[in-house]
Amino acid sequence: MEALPPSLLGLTTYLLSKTGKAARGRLAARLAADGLRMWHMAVLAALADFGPHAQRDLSARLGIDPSDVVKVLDELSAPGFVDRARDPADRRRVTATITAGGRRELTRLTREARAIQDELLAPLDVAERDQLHALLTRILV
Amino acid sequence: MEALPPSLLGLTTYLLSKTGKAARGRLAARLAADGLRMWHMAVLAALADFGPHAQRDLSARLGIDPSDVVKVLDELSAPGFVDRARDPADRRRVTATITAGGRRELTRLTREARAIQDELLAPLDVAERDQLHALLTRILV
DNA sequence: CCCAATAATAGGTCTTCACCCACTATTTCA
DNA sequence: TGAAATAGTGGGTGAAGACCTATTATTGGG
Repeated sequence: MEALPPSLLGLTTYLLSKTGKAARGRLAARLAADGLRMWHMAVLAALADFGPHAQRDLSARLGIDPSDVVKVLDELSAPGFVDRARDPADRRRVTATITAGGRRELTRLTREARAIQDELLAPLDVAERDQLHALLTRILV
Repeated sequence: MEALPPSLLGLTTYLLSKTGKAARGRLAARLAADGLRMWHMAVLAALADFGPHAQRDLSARLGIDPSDVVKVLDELSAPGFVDRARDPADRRRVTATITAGGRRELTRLTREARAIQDELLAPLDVAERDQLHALLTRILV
C-alpha cells in the first residue's frame, strides 16, 4: 500500500522530474551548509572554467538575471571566493575573478557533489552511471 | 562564449537537476493550461491505478501533506474529476474516487506528457529512451 | 558634444511550494 | 464513559526563485 502509481512511473518525464528533484535537493542541502545555493556554485564553476567574466557575461552564460548576478557575487565576495574589479578599459564593467579560496571551495563542493551522486546512483554500476551521464548530456545538448 | 561550465556538466547530479527541471517545467506548463498542477495528476493516477483512497492514504502514498491533499481534492472535485464520500464504516474518513471524467482527463494528460517527453528526448533513439527509462527506474528503486 | 545604449546596482513584486497549527468530528480503548 | 488518538479541514507562514523597475555611471555613435 505504499507504491507509486504505475501510470506515473511509466512516464520518463515523471522519472526525470523526480530524480532531478532528489538530486537538486541533496545538492542544495550541502550547499546550504556553506550558506550557498546553486547559482553560487555555477558562478564559481564558470569563473574557474572560463576565467574572469564581466557580470553581464556571467548573466548571459548561465541564464541568470543580471540583478541576481549582483547578489550572488555579493555573497561570493564576502567570504573571499571572488574578487570584483572595475574594468579600466570600460569603467561600466565589473570583472569578477575567482580567488584561490574560491577554487578551493569549488573543489570541495565538487567533491561533495560526487559523494551525493554516489549515494543517489548507488543502484547503478559504473558502466551504467556513465551510460546515464552520456544520455543526459545528449538531452541537454 | 555561451557554453556552460564543464565543471558542472561533468556532474551527473547537475545534469539530473537540469533535465529534471526542464521536464517538470514543460509538464507543469501543460497542466497549468487545465488549471492543474503536478499533484493533481499524481492523485488522479493513484486513484486510477489503485482504486479509491481515504485522503490519509493518498497523503501516505504520494508523500503530500494531508492538508494539501484536501486542497488538491477540492480542485479535482470542482470539475468533477473525483468524487468524495464519507466512509460509512468510519465516518472520520473521506473516500476519494476517480470519475469517468477524471479517467478521461488523466488519459489526456498522459498523452500530452508523452508528447512532451518526445520533444525532450528527441536527441535519443527509441532504444536509448528505454535505456534511460530503465536506469531512472532503478535509481528511484 | 549630446543622446541613446550599456553595465551594474538596489530594491521590490509575485509565485510556488512545503510545511505547520488550530479546530472539529469521530472512533478506540482503558 | 472519559481520555487519547485519528481524519479531515481551514488558514495560515516562510523560504526560494524568477522577474521587473528605477537609478547611476559610463561609453560610443551620430
